[in-house]
Amino acid sequence: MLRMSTLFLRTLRDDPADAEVASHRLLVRAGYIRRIAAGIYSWLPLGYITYRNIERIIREEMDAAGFQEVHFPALLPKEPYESTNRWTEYGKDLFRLKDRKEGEYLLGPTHEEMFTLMVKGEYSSYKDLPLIIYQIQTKYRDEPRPRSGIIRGREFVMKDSYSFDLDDEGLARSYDRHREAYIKTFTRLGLNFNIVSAMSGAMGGSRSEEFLAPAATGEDTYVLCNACGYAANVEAMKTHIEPFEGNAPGPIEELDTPNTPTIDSLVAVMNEKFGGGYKASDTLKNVLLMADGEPISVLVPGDREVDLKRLEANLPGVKELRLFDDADFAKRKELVKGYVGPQDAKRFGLKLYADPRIVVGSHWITGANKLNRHARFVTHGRDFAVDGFVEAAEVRAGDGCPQCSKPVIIDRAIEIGHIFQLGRKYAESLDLTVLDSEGKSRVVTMGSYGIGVSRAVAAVAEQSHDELGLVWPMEIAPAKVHIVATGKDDAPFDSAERFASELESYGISVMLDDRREASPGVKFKDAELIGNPIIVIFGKSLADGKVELRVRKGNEKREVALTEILDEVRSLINV
RNA sequence: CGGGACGUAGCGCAGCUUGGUAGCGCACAUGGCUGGGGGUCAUGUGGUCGCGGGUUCAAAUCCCGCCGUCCCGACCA
Repeated sequence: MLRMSTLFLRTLRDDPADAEVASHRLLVRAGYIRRIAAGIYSWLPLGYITYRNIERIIREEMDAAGFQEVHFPALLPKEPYESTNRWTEYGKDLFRLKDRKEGEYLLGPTHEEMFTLMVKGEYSSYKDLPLIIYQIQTKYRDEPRPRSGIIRGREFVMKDSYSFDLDDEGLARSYDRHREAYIKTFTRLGLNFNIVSAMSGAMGGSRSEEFLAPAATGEDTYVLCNACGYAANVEAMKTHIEPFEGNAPGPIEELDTPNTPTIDSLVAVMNEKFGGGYKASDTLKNVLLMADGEPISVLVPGDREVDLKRLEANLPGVKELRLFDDADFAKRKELVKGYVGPQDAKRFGLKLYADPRIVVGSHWITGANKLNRHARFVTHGRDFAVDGFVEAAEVRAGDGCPQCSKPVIIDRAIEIGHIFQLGRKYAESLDLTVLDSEGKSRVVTMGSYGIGVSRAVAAVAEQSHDELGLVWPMEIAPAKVHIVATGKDDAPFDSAERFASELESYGISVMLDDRREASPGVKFKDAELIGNPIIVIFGKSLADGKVELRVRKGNEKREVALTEILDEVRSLINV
């Protein structure tokens, strides 16, 4: 039983100055966590109970799915990470340290290498596969900017599993098993979530989905179609394409457009010249970028910006992408800033990409590659050809859904899980092979599946709180029932004690506010801030044989006869 | 790494402009009143004013450097 009279807890009346988001503010105020350094937090008793409840649910679901738990050190030698090149690739995000003999070590940011090597050390036959193992482990990443309390920390707990299969079909099955297990897990955690298509990114691999918990304070932006259920990370969103309808225009017509280096000024000049009717979306924006040191040109409609993150995610193999700067323009005099058009890309030796909206047959107003000159009727397929289409333009709310063409919405969310098919990258670099049924050596294919355990505490808090405090789901709360005794007589305290013991005899967890000196107001405020789902008050109505029952979610309250309160509470909890 | 804000008691803040005894609220301790919404009165405890250097008779306050924290952006298996 958690007794408020002795519980190691001090609630705060004021929001901490360094907390912005609700979960951070409330977890600190209610005495669940305390900051130790940027992105590093301690768990106090209430927080640790809550954290362990979440961890327990995740573990139960992983075990139920047939996955096996292992545990690795957080302190790791650098050699395995050199084999996969991540000792260098991870750069400054890696916490590195040396032992007394100057040997180099790291604090594990993720454990692909360890899993792969562990399997390699034990297994060598296809008969041992499939295998799925997981860990729940503290991870360390020296994030450039930790933020939002425990949503993005430098030390955090993650559940991650890895699947090992002989072939793609096996990998697909392991992936689906995780998908199912994750749906069950997050449902039990009481989270609202969407499963969205994601980019597998630098890790390679074929299929990838994120589990996103919608929250205004989330860091991830995703697209959702309420009509057909399509959901995708902004980077992975596919453009809905309308084929070009209309007649082929006349030949390219060059125009004098003095002093019009921007889309806005170009539209104004066109409308002045031709008596109106031109919009920014009739113009073609030619964005020049440096991709790993190579100049490329990307075409987007004039009314849209290039989304660099989206573009980079959709240009496979490109590691560094940035816009042309003045120095780049100075080096390439033929590229006139503000007057670039795709017509001469070949001649300029530029790789030319187009957003999918720039369909073949469409014609545009664009730069003439001469200062103060633009051109119209510049037609894709006739006047220029692209090296490829690439998702480049920013996504906007109201854009067409790629599946059903209805307008999509854009929302923010916290990434709580990510599943993806890794493929053979790690198995190859660490030489994880098994013999197949014909005695031939085959590289194993892997999947990687993560859940942010400590982040899930914040995600639940983020989705489940009100102006008074936290509102925990039943399975997660520090205690299912929060009993408050008020008054100066012994009667309500004695009665509350008996009730608490009774509940415990049914296996119901209880927090009892048995503080004699605290005023009723303080106890009510604390109960609301702490957020246990059921509150029972032993106070002035006890004289009439009644107690007050409150349900924290919605703050509905009613009087219940003392003789009935046990049954009432048990039915609310289903015990 | 770019932009912005900040660092004074466990927490939230004032004091700094114009240099001179370090202050308020919460929390904490003791006592009284109160006892269904963070109540009240009284008396207290608690401070390397982020760190280092400089100016000065004298620095929380002015100057220089560093460190740390938060927010926006870049970044984020």
